[in-house]
Amino acid sequence: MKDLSKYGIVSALQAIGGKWKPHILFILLEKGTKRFGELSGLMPEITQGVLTQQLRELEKDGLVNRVVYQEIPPRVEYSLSTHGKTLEHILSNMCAWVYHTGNL
Amino acid sequence: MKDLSKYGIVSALQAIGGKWKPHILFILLEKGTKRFGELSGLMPEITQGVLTQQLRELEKDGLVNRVVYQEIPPRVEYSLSTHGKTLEHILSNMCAWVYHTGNL
DNA sequence: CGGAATCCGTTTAGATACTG
DNA sequence: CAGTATCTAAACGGATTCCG
Repeated sequence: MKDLSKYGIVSALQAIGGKWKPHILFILLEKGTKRFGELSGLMPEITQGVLTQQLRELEKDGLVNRVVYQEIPPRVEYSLSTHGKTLEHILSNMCAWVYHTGNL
Repeated sequence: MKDLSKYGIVSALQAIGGKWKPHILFILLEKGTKRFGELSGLMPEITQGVLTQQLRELEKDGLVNRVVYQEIPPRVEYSLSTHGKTLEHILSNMCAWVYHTGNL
């Protein structure tokens, strides 16, 4: 546990710390590639506008891949990038922690 | 990895997910009990107002203990609660992840 | 003096409606 | 279907003020 902690954890949170980002990442980790509508259905609490925005930020940070198929109807698929997959431990730990605490 | 993940991670984020909360928790974990001024000095990026607010929320969620000494000058000490200490793995993993990615 | 409350501007998130 | 547009509400940031 080094003293990069000071800024390390800050910058980690900038990538992960959007209000819904861990949830999005967790779903992509658990269930693999998903299209926009599926994600939206799996997280009905998030409005489309916010979902779009959070996905774009995750894409910008290199954690998710976004693939657009130029079809009618349109199709856009999201998946974890290699980099995003390195978050697996963190995400499952967070999940385990909640389970342990019992606050649902 | 169970399907409580759906809401589990959401509620975890409500407790941990304030913009500065992981940073605060990490410092308290690493360095033990700290008074307000020390925390403020260790995190100069956070304004006092926001720091106060985040600490109060952490207290409300049972993750930190807040002890007020009725003295002149006043003294307020913060420390991780037992519950807060269960976050250790998550926090150090987050730190390790940033180190691994190299994005500072 | 340390810790925090207040006022106010900016940034981020939520709700709803609408379009290529 | 997968967004954008718009508007409102909540969270954050900066400075100042307050109180024991």
